Amino acid sequence: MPEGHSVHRIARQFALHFVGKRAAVSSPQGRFAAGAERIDGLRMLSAKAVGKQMFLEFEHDRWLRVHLGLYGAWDFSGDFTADATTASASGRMGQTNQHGTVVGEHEDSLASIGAPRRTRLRMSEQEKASEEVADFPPEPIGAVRVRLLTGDTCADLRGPTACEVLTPDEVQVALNKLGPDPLVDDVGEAEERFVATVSKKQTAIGLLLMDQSVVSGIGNVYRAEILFRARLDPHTPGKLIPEELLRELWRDWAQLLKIGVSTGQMMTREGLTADEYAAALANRADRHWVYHREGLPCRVCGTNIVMELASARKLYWCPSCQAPLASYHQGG
DNA sequence: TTTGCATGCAAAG
DNA sequence: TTTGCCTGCAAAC
Repeated sequence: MPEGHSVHRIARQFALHFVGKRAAVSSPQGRFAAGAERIDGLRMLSAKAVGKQMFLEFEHDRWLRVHLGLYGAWDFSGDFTADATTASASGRMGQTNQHGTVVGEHEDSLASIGAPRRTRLRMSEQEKASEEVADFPPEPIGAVRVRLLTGDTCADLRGPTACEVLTPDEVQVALNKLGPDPLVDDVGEAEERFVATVSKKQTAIGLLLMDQSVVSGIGNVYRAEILFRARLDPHTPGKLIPEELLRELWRDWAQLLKIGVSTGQMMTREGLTADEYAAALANRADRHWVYHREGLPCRVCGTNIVMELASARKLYWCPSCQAPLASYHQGG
């Protein structure tokens, strides 16, 4: 479900509420009972996100690796500040400049405002906060694979595709499989790695962007949007893409990820008026250039957006704006 | 009220 | 290559 930005935000919640504390760890659902026992009562030392995976470090060289997959989610509950942490819910997102254009607000929407209140916060691709009157800790909702509980905060994980306790060596193996993440790796090195990898491959860029060993954190939405923003045909083989365009592609991803982490939303459009920006926040359909817009006119040229299946995932693009390679060689 | 699909991966076959 | 995950949402009934 979540692409990279969500996982970074979740890791930040752990950094805020769990790191440095001991957590009682259990598996209300039962499927992770053995793993939970191995980290139960240990102090959490760090929380980090790499791409779509999260790694929680505990004492005694034990790590919890979590991947949310298609519909996994974390529910945090406890005495949070009721800032809702989502920019849309707090109504603080987007500022209008003197030209009436939203310049975007990238301030930390996880920042605390107001007095702490008992709150429940669901973190998946979307985030939803709700005031909660229930007792603490709350009754588990649904099939809770793992629960981490401190004196005042509870985190419940449901529906993950991966949840396992690892040794440091095993963590390293997992990390080695992952391509660069703009928020984790040295900025320059990460770009070089990305460019070097893509430049060697005959594979279509539309597939390479979804390959977590090439670049980590991009999912189906960001894939489509990044390609449109670069006006790049998704079928272009990696090795045929001019280096400078690859660098622009990487920097655009880094920028979109940063926006996603600070706002909690995959907002991929720019240059919107205040009204357009408000509409985009209200309707997910208005946040994107091409994603989920099959058959609708391209926002730039009016050509109908096309959807095709690529490795069983839906790929959306504008066949006119994202013309084949030859046409931009000719300057078109 | 029911059905089908979804931002994704890993395990099974 | 197909299935499981087993949730949330929106469209269809």
